[in-house]
Amino acid sequence: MSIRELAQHLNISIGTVSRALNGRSDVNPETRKRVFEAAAKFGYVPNQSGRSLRQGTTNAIGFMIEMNSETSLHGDTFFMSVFAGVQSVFKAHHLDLVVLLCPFDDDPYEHLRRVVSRRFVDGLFISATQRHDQRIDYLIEREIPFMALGRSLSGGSHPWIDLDFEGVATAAVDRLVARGHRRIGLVKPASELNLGYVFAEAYHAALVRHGIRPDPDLVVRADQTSEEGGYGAMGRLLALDERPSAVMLVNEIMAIGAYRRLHDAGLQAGRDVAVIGFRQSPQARFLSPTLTCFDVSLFDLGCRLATGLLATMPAYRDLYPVGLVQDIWPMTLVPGESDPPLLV
Amino acid sequence: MSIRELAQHLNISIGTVSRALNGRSDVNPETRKRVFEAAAKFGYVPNQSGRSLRQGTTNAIGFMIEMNSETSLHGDTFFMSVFAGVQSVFKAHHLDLVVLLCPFDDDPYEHLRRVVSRRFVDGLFISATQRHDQRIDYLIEREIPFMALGRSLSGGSHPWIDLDFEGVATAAVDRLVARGHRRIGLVKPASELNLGYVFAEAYHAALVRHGIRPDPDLVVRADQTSEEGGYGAMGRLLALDERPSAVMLVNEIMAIGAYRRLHDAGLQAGRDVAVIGFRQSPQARFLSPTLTCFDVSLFDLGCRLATGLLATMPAYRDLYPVGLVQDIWPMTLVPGESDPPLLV
DNA sequence: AAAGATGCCGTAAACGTTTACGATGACACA
DNA sequence: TGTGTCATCGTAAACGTTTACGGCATCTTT
Repeated sequence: MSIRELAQHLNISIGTVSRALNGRSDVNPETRKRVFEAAAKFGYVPNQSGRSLRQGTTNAIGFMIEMNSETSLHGDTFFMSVFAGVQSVFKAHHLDLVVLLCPFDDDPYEHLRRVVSRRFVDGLFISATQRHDQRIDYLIEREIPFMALGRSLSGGSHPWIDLDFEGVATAAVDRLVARGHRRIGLVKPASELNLGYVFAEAYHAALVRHGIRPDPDLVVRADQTSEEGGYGAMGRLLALDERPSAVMLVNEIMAIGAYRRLHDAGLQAGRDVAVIGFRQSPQARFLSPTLTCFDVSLFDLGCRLATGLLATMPAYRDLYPVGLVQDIWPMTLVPGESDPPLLV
Repeated sequence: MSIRELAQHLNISIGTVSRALNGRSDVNPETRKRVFEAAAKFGYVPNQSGRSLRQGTTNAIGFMIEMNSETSLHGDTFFMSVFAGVQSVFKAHHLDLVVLLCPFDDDPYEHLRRVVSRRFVDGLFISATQRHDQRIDYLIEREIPFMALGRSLSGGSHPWIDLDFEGVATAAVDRLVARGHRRIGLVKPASELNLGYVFAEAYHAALVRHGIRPDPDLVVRADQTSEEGGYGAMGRLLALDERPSAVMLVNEIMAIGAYRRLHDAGLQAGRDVAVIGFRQSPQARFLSPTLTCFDVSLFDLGCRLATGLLATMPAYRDLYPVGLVQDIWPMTLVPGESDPPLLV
């Protein structure tokens, strides 16, 4: 059922049908009514390809996420909540959110170029930003509206929202120091994710502020951002001559492996070694003893991501006068049993 | 950069450029080479809207998942693994998998109709099939290639793959009976999901086979398929005059709530009441005592879903001569500590 | 009543492709 | 030379929309 057939049934021109359906003002209310009724009757919905071709817009926004080993193996509980928030904003504008999975053996940059060049979407969210991220330079050059989940050194004035890793790292160090710890280990994530750097720098600064000399040996990098990675990293920390009394983990999945590594060494998290995880997650929620970590309101984050993106798109800019969004998203401490005061 | 500009740079017609890029035979190898080089140089990629409009195909396959309260609240670890499998098959055919999230306050049927009518995708996966599912009838009527994850009474000869709920229910009852249990409760999921019925019927049949008279009071339906739902359902089972010695849960998330409900009643899973969950999941993986449940190879399932769908699409049918896929997907028991033999 | 404004609608071009069809030239063969 | 075949390429239509433009009534104003 095309617009042509619909127009023939109504004995009017296709131009009028199109104007009626698109809410143009120069159409008789009576005929508009007839058009809508006929469209409903025949189940007519405009062909998106034709419409896109004509007006150069697809009414779809992509959210690109990478299926790295972490995501594909453990599944991902993070994005679903964010998507819900994004959609709650898009709903009002008849924008569709489509999730674009970058296969784990594909180059994210190449994948992005393909999607953009094919003009599949009007705008994009990208996540897992690297410290230097080709994708951002590319999107800016091509003038594609986008919003980055995560900071980066690349690009300049593009919109982004990043979780408050700095605040989290600082709060974690402060809390551990207040509880008597002075040898505090840090496990960084495996990849070149920007968050690893932000986290490490804040950790370093907090230690210095407390008059503690940072020990490079206490900062280890996980082989992979996974349970196994946490297991291995904790193992290396335990092997130090002078092992830490507390360990901070930049990924909560790794906490599971860390717990297990401690257990295998005859130690126990929260008794022999204090542990602080990062983001509260369903998977780490049932660890025993409960993990001290940080909570983030993912639905609200999704809403803010959406409005921040729309604010950069000419067609929606006036509806969202929020300016350039470059937010640090706050997280709140969820105290657990895994980091009690140090017994002397 | 359109095909027209590219053709002008090369001083040849746009028809020849198109034929060259699409691998037609009637084009000089020399000019084909020139075309490819120029395309690479200028970064030309065909506009998808124009191509779709002309040949009525989008090279995109949709996977529709619903953001019900379960998915959006707890995140979803299930689909990511399936997607990875699907993509591994699609990759060879330059098909893009796009995930279509149905907002939780939208009617899935209406959402599906919109996506299909807009011709956004060439084919579809649908999941969370209902016992009677309007969507299936609609897709068959519109002759849209699709594959259902989950059985349904609707439709007839469409392709589907369903997890082996019947086998799981049977195995669970057999195992519990072998361990001395005779009063076995069942917690069904909240919604009208078809799996709930399949599960319950197999449970019923297995009891009868063992000479146990099924007690309707022992089958309860959760208010919601969630931790809270499991909490409430377990509560109702415990309130029975003669409470069950074992409980089967059709959803592993509910196991978490069930554990907690037992704990609140001064009981313990695996000691006072045996518990068997359904699908192994990262979220329920760290319950203590460990939950007896069933494992499923989700990546392989994704591969099979993809080939099953392609087999119904004319353009790919000859590549995948697998006939009509209607599979029961096997699951394997993962023994845990939650269902020890009954002490008499 | 003439002139201008307004409401409503039809016409046709344009978006970027693919592809059926025909044209051209080269070549082989009788 | 005339005829047929083949390789290669150009032409133009078609896909389904949206929208600028112009035209025709009808209404308002002087």
